[in-house]
Amino acid sequence: MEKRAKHPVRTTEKSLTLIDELNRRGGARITTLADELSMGKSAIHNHLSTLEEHGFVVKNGNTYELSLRFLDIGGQLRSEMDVYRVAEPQVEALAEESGELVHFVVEEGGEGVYLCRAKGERAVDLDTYVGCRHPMHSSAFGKAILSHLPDQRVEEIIDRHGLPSVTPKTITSRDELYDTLERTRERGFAVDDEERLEGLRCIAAPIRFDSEVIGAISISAPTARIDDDWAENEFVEQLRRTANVIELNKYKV
Amino acid sequence: MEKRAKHPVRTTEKSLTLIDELNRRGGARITTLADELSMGKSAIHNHLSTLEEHGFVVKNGNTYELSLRFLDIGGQLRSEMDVYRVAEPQVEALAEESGELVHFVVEEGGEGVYLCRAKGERAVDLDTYVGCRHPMHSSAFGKAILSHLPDQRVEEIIDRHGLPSVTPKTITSRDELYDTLERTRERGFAVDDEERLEGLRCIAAPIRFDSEVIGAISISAPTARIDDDWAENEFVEQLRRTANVIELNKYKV
DNA sequence: AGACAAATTCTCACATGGAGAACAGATCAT
DNA sequence: ATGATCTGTTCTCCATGTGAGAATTTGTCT
Repeated sequence: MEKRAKHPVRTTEKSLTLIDELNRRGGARITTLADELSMGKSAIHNHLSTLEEHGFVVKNGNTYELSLRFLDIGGQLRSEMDVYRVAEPQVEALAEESGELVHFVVEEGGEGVYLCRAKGERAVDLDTYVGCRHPMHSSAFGKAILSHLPDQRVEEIIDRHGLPSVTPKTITSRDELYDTLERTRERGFAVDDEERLEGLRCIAAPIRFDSEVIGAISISAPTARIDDDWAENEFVEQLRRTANVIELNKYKV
Repeated sequence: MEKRAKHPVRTTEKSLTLIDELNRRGGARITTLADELSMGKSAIHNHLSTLEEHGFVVKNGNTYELSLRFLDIGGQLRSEMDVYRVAEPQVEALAEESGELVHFVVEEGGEGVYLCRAKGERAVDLDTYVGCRHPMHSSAFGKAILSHLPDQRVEEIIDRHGLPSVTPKTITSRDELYDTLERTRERGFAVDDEERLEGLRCIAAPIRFDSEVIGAISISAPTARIDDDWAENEFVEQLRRTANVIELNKYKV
């Protein structure tokens, strides 16, 4: 999975580095990039012109930026996913019903990727965006998914990404994680008690198809609005129902 | 704008060609790609491994696919655009109010890029997705934007993309286009009468900031639900109001 | 198991990427 | 305006890295 390329194409790597850097900075000029990446100006110019000619980069005056071509490709990938098409309207509905912030997430490369996001009436304002990635172990959706993945996959993911802590409550040991996953499996839903952001609690339910997890939906709300005895929360029932609808509709596709 | 790179980086071009091809096919195996693009298998393997190592490609068994990394980058670009953040809630509201399909679009590289999409109660089911691109001359949003772009920009765009026809009613001559843009400017809104899809009509209003167009919002509905005397349509007023709210809120950012 | 198909690795000749310098174009201060 | 200065673009040539093709490994089907 995380194998290193035996014969990496260095030129391509340079282009990708430039893309990364433009992404990080939200656009930059040639001189800046040359200084930062210690490459020659001409090299950078050649790469950026090539990327521009192919529509991956746009030039505004003297600064180069990544183009919306990325959104095109990404949006196309998403719209071609059956799960997404089935989940999208249900996420909207759940946001309306619960009034909170609802996400639909899938796993890729050991991280969670947000595919939909819908805000209810009193939803909190998180800085998530469609497409953004988040570690699995420090989120409710991540634990919902992990709890139904074979142990070997879970190991791979931990090996690859570690268990970085984001808040004081983040799970940082394998044993603790496996315990939590065990409890998650029993309960059928996962929780995040300020493990990714202080003041925020989340509840998530896995979405399964042919006995494989294909994603998870989650509700996020301020700690004050999610009671201490999680299981009795109305959100749990709403999530369960929504997850179920998605699973059933998925079979019809 | 559409300058050709004087010193294209051929290796990067090969990688980009592979990305295009994977995008077109929605994933492919090495042998297929080698046959299709007449490149050696080892070359393809090297490129794909490199792209995989950097997270732009994922391997499922023997088939390689583009990764959701593209959605990540694209989503980030979008979420960092002030217009988007301001327009998004208004698009939702307009969809609810009108009951139809509402889009928010910006121009990039001479094409329209859909940034938001919201469906009202009885919205038609178009195959647009967030990030998808559409020619400017054969859509209401495109004409709304073109009508406020300097003539020279319009010329550039026509030179670059031509005026391909999509339906029998698509505008295909420069004169006709300029006439329509003139009328669009006078009226303050643009229309599309089955010019991009038979049976579909759209109305669009430009969104301006500091006397520059920065995008457009549009309502799409079946021909039957948009009356022949466009200006008296309730959608026109709704669009005007929404466009205005977006423009005003944009100043606060 | 055996046979077949596909991906992966290896090696080396030669295409090509990029450093550095020269040039052109923009921006700014005087 | 005029020149100074900064930044982007073009040019040239040699060290580098790419990729064809064969060899090997891995995986799949009968």
